[in-house]
Amino acid sequence: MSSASASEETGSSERSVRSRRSADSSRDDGARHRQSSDDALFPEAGRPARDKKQRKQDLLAGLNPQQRQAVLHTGAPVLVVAGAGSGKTRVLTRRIAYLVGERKVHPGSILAITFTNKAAAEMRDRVQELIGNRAKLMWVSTFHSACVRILRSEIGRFNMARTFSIYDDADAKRLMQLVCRDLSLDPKRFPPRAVLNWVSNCKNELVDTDSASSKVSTPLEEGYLAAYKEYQQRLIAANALDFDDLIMTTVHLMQAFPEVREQYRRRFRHVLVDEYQDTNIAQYELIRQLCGHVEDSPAQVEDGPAAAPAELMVVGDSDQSIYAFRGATIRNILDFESDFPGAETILLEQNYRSTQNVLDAANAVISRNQGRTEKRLWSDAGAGDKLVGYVADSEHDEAQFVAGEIDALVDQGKIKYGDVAVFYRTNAQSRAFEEVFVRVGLPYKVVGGVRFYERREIRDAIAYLRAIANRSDDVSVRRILNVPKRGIGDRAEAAVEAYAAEHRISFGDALRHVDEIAGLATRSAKQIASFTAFMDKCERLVADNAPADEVLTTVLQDSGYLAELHASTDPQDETRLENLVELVAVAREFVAAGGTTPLGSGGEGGGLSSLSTEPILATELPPTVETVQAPQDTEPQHRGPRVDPAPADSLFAEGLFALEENSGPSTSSGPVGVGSESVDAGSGSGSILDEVQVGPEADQLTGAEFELGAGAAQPDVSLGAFLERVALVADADQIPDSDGESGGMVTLMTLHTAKGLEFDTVFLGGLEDGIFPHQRALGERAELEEERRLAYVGLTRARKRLYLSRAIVRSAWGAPQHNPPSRFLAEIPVDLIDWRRTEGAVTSWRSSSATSYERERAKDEATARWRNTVGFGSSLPKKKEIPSLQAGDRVLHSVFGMGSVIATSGAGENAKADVDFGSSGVKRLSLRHAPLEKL
DNA sequence: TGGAGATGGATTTTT
DNA sequence: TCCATCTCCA
Repeated sequence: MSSASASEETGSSERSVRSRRSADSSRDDGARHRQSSDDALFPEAGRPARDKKQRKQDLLAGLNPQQRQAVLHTGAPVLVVAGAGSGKTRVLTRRIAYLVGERKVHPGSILAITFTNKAAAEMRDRVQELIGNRAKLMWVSTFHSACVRILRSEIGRFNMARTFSIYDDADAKRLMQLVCRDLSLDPKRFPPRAVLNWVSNCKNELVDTDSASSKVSTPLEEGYLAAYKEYQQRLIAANALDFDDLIMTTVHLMQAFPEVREQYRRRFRHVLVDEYQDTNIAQYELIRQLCGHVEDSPAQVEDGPAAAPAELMVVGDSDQSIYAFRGATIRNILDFESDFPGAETILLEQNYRSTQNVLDAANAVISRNQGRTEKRLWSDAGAGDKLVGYVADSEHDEAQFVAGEIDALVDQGKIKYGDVAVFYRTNAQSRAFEEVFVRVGLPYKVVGGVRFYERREIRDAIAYLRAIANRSDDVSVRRILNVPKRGIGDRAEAAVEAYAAEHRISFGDALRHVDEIAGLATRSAKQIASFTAFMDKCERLVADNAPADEVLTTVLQDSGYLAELHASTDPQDETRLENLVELVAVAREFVAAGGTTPLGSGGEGGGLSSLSTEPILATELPPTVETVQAPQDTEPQHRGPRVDPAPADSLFAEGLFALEENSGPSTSSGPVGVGSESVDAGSGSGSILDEVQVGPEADQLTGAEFELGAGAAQPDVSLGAFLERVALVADADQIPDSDGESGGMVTLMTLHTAKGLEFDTVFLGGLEDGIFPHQRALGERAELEEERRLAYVGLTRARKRLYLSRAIVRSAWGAPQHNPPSRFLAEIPVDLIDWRRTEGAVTSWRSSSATSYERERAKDEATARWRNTVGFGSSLPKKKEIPSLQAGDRVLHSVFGMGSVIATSGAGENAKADVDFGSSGVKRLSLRHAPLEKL
C-alpha cells in the first residue's frame, strides 16, 4: 500500500516501477522526480494526519502547474485534455483525495466513472492510499455498473420486476436471431448480427423506436426497425435489459422522472469521468442529466429547489479514441465547452512516461490524421534508445526475434519479463507468439481472447441460474431447456413457443402448462414436466434464501449436467468440468466474502462492490464485525418488510436509494454501524460524518442517506446479487501480477486491450498493411484514422524500448499472405528507427531457392490468390508430386526455411514427415500439402 | 430428435 | 485453416 507508482493509470505501472527500482539504474529524471514525490505522499496513508498544510502540500507534490490547476479547480465544468502518459488518472485520483481531504466533501457524494472495472478498482485503491477507508464510500464504477445500481432502485417505475436479467452480447444475439426468424427476415439481407449492431447504435444514440420510425426511408431500414421493435418488446417481456439498455433506460428514467433526476443530482456533487473520448451519446446524456443545466429542470420538484449542477471534470485524449466502432464519439470532447456553459479546458502536455524518441515516433504518426488539434507532447526524460525495427520472413520468425530479444535483454539484466508487452492487432496473431514462447520456455500470459464467462459450459450454468431467478427470461430458459439432452427438441420447443405466444405468457410459464399444449409428443411432455419440477425446486431453494453457491451446485448436480460431462469421452469435456468447478469456487468465494469478493483473481467487481465493503475492509475490521462475514446469520434480518418473491433485491431494496419504501429494517444497526465507525480508522478523527461539509445541499446528504450508502456493506449472497456481478464483471483472469521474484511474465495482448497500460519494453508486431492497419480499414479514411489512433495508443505504451516488426509472409486462413509494410512504419521518421533487419536481407535469402518449390503448391484457390500477389502466372502444374523422404534428408520449406527430416510416417497421399527446422522447431508436415523441397 | 456432412464467414471490445 | 451454424436424413 505504501508502494509508489510512477503513474496512477494502471496496475502494470506500479509493478514496473517496483521492478525498475531493483533492476534498472538508468532511471529517467522524470520518473525519479515523480517517485520521490509520491513516496513522500503515500506513507501518510496509514498514519494519523500531520498538520493540514503539510497534507495539502503532499497532495500536490510532484504535480506540474497544469495538473495542480486541475486538481484544485473549483466550480465550472472542466475538460482536461491530456496526451498519452501525461498523468490524467493521477490528476483524477489526487483530485478526489483533495476534495475529501481539503474541501471536506463527503466521499459519498463523489461519482467517478471509468472505462473498465479494472480501472475503477485501481482508482479505488489509489484513492484509498491517499485518504484511507473513507474512499469506500465513493461511487467509482463504470457507466454500466452505476446505471444498474440506479435502475435497481428505480425500475419499479417501469413496471419491471426488480429481478431483471442483464443480457450480454451473446444473449442479445440469440434473441435477435429468434426475432429475425420469427419475422421471416431474409438472413441474407438482414443478418442478425448487423441488425443487432443497428439496434445498438440506435440505443447508443438514444434513438428510440418511435423517433426511428420517422427517420426510416428505405425498405432495408424498415426491416431493421421492425426487428428493433420486436426485439425490444421481447426484452421487456423477458424482464431483461441488454447492455445498451442499461444506459439508455437510465437516461430515459431521468428524463421522465425529474424527481428521480433531482435525487441523484443532489447526491452526486462531484462527477469525474475518465476516458471521456470513449463515451457515446447516451453516456454523454447521462452526464448531462447529472451535471448539466437541464432546460426542463424541475423547479417544481416538490421537496425544494432544483439542485445546482455538480462539479464536473472529464478527462480525455481525442487521439486515443479507438472505440468509434462501438459508438464512441469524440464530439463529446470537441463540443464540451458548448455543451457545458462556462466550461474550462486544461491542457496536460508533458509526458511522464516515454522517452523523446518514442514520443517523436508517436507524434509523427498521429499528426497524419486530419482535423485534429495539435498537441505538443514533450518529455524531459531524454532521447532514450532508438526504436528497433525488424523485418521477419514469417510470423514465426517474427516471434522468434521477439523471444530472442526478450531473452537477451533479460540476460543482460536490463529488464524483467513483467516489464515486457507484445501487442498485436488481432487476437489471432497471438498464436505464433505463443507457439514460439512455449518452445523457448518464455513465461507469458495472454490477456483477452476467449473469456471465462464466454465458455459454453459457463454460459449454460449461468443460464440455469438466470432462468431460476427470472423465469420470464426466455433466452436463458430456452438455452437450457434441452441441456443436458432431455429429448426436448425443436419440435417440442416450437409447440411451447406457439402456446406462449397465443396466451401471451412467457416461454417459461408456458412450460408449466404442458397438459394444454397441442402437438406435444407424450415423451416430450413428460420430459418438460420433470424439467419444470426441477426448476420449481430450484426456485424454492432461492426463495428460502439459499446462497448462490448452493443454488449453483444443486443445479449442476441435479440437472444432470455434471453427469453428462462425466460420462463423456470427449477430452474437451474434462476442461469443461474444470471450468465449472472454477465457477463453483467463484460462487463460494462470493458467498464467503459476503457478496463482496471480486470475481476471479484479477478484476475487482464493478457495481456492487464500488460502494460496498471491499475485501480489505473485511480483513481490517475489528472482530465485532464478524457478522459481515457470516451472511447466513445476518441475511434473514435484512429481509425487507416487503415479502418479495424476487431474491435479488435485498441489497438494493434496502440499500442505497430506497428512500421512501424502506424505512424498514434499520440500517444503522449491526454491521453497518460498526462499519462506518471503523471506516475512518486512518484519520483518527472519529466518524467520517464529522467531516462532512455542510454545503448547500447538505441537508439532503447527511446522516441517513450516507448510512444508506454504507449500508451497501450488508452482505447479499443471493443468487440475484451473484448474477449481477457475473453480468457486469468482464473477466476473471486479467493482466498478470508480475510481483514474483521470478520477474513475472511477458504480457501478450491486442492493442485495444493495451489502452491505459504502460510497459518499459513494448513489441508491436504485424506492422503490415492489411494486418495493421486492418484490411477493412484501408478504404475508409475515418476508419484508417481510427487505426492510426490505435497505432498511437500502441506506440505510447512504451516507456523506454519500442520494437516494431513485420513479416514478409504471414499465413492467414491457411494460405500464406504477402503483405506490404504498414503505412504507419513509413510515417515514422527514418532516423528514429534502427533497423536490425530489412527486406533486402530477406528477399535475397529467399529468392535463390524459394521460387522453384513455391510454384509447386498451386493447389487451391487460396494459393492461386497468393500466387498472384507474388506475381506468378496461373498456368502452373495442378498436381504436386509428393517428394519421397527419409530420415536424414535435407529439405527446404517456404516458411520455415532449411530443415532436416527426423522421421517419416504414412505413405502416398498421407505421407507425413517430422522435420527439424532448427530455430523454428520440429514440425510434422503433410508431404502432399507442405511447401517442401527435397535438397 | 440428433448426428453427420455442407456451408460460409472469419476485426478491434467493455459492459 | 478453423469455427460455428445450417441442412438433411436416419
